[in-house]
Amino acid sequence: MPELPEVETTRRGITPALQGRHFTGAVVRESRLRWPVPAELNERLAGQAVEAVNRRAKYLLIQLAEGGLILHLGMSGRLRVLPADSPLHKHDHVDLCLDDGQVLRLNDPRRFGAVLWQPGDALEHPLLAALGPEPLSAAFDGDWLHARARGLSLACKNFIMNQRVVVGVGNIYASEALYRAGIHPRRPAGRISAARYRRLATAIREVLEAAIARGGTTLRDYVGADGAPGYFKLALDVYERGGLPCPRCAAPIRRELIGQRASYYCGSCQR
DNA sequence: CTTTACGCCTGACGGC
DNA sequence: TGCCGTCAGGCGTAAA
Repeated sequence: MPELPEVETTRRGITPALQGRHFTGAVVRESRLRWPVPAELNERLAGQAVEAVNRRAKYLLIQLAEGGLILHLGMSGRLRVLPADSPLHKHDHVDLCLDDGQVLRLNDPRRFGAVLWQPGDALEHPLLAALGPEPLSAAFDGDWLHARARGLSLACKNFIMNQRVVVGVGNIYASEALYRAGIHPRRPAGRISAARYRRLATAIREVLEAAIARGGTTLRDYVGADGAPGYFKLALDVYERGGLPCPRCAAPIRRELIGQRASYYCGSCQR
């Protein structure tokens, strides 16, 4: 998916189109996403006012007068604001229809995304209840990581990708943050000092903020609400740069599978 | 409890 | 040209 910066960019992109509007309903062309799209979605949405558009972790939360929508983009989801009569493309699974003739259209080839209905407070939904702190909030810092990692032997890259530890960090930004912090992605999470975790927390925050500032990272699928790609790919130090020189020391960037996921790092800068 | 592997899907790409 | 294997930004679940 889109990791945190891409979801945040999407949130910012769709918010102006939603603010002050009502939904008139929904059109579900394919309900088999990660979980079935609720059959009653159209009835739930009809006539409801949009109260807020928030993000928690990689979930978009559209709060309505009564209840709300929880959206997830999975690996390949795109959410765009379009005129309702825009031509349909393959994998345009769901339209959320607004009262000004526009729709919020979800396109998701791999169908790992989700459209869920939550009657009450979205944050109480089982998928969201146990999530870790937001990396851009004050609740997240190196001391939290250090405390949470105590006794763990798993690779620190997998540790920071665990959404119960810290949310929003996916495969791209895990590699990038560890590179910035000079930490080897395979290093056991429980064998990193508090000082190094503080550096890592700072690196996570910086890399996410820098990516948001450039509209996210487009490798293949991702586009923002206006259809534009994200430009942080140009600023990636290691991700998908196997064999290319490390920006700091010029040693070739290595690519390895860690926990079944492609990982990139500099063997001499990261310990 | 922690850790690992596996599906869920489609599409793009490289090798033959 | 086609076929086949591999890989892709996530994450819940089962099993060890």
